[in-house]
Amino acid sequence: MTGEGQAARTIARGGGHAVWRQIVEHLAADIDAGRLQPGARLPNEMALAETFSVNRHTVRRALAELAAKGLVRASIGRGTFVELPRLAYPIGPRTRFTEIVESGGREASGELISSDSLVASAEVARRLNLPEGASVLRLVTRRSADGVPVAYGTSFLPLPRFAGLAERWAEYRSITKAFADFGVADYSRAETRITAREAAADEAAELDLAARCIVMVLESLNVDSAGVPIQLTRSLFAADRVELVVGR
Amino acid sequence: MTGEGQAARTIARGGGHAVWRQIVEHLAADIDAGRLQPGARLPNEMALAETFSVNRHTVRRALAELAAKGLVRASIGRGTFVELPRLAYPIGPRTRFTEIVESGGREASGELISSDSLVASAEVARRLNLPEGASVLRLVTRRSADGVPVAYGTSFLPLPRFAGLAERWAEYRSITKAFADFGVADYSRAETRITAREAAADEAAELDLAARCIVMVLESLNVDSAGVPIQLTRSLFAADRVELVVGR
DNA sequence: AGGAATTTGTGCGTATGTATG
DNA sequence: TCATACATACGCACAAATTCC
Repeated sequence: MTGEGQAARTIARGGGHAVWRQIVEHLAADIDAGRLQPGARLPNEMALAETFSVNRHTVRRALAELAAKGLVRASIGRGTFVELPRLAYPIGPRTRFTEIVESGGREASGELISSDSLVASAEVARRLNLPEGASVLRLVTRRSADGVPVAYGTSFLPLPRFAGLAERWAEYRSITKAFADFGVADYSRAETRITAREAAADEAAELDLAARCIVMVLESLNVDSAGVPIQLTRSLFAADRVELVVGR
Repeated sequence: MTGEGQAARTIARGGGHAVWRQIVEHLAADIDAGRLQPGARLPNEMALAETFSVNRHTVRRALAELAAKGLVRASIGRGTFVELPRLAYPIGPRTRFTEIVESGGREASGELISSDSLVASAEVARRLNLPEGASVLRLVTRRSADGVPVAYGTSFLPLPRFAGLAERWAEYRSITKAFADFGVADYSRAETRITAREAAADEAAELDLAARCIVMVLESLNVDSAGVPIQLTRSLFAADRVELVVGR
């Protein structure tokens, strides 16, 4: 709740409060108060610069911050827009993406962005309980609910065992079904490690997010019914779209 | 887990690949390969600018990206440093802070910052399965490992049942022992909901963090052996100090 | 104790590239 | 084809926090 109309666009300089931060607060207040509606286009950067009597770069720094907070999103040649979304996503020890999403009445979809094989790094080999120098299959995938990207992840799988899995994945659009073709009737998540950080620019793009939004990073290890590691995955979830639920 | 990637050692200009992105890849590869060890100081921005033959702003753009990825951290007047590994913090049905930390060879400590009683909000009452308008005990606590704040949290407990628990907590320095005095020989975590966001100024202060750090927010519900909800807790974990581990 | 040096943070001015409509 | 608007990059200057001497 800042002031009235246009007048209160004054910036206090040299007061220990960075100019760009003050601009962030102004615009965030406008969004919060509904003066800038979800989906609305902000004035362009030059106009904002004039409004606040600052350089365009200073406006850009403020807009980058708002994007990081998930409040706005910039699009080249079009403008900068107020974000709207909000999407909930549960996760558990026996997570099946498709089941979870569809049980929530949403339409689950997944894309295989890329796949290749490579020699496992020391870290990957250790987690998958493979000898140093073993080959692994790498899958880069994106999963969406109702067309909105939810998770963007990279998986590593032991290679002699799962050669050709990428094609099955692409065909079935389900890792569970693809696993079945390789004799994995069931699998479970042995461990998940969770951290959070700002999304890097490329990651944000894959998740169709504003740059520098906060993402939760999940590193999970799937094991087959015999307890043998079969898949190590690092997935990114947009923190302002997803709430993880553990247990129950 | 990042990889095997071999970043180009030279900066290609005008090739559709932004210069600052190439610098990101170069430095990330150095960190991944161990040429830059955890805790090591990077060359200062001017030196990096000369190394890559770019402007200091371009280096800064790359460093901001690396900071977003959690690989480095900048500090005014000191330099930019490779981030240290995080403390693994298991989240499970039987999470016990003291046990977790001490099993990791660290010294666990906890402080009761404040306690009071109040009428439960609708949300709190619902989660604790209490009638509207019920009284609850509120505890604000901070837990540390080796003197470094790890978690800062607020708990709500049903009040007729746990009146006086705050004093026991302060005496025993252990919620587990305090519960025992109220006939709760055992309890478990029924559910944990995890999100992440930027820390507010006061929260950052309590966690001894720089402002604007990212925190993971855990809302967990503890139940006694009969399955009755006894404690609803919202805890903040510094995302760059802690890695939550689910399962196993 | 205190000032100088070091290093990151902020801000301005300018120029050019690229995507959109 | 053209104007618009964001993206990248360079150069300069000063502020703020820390460390060094």
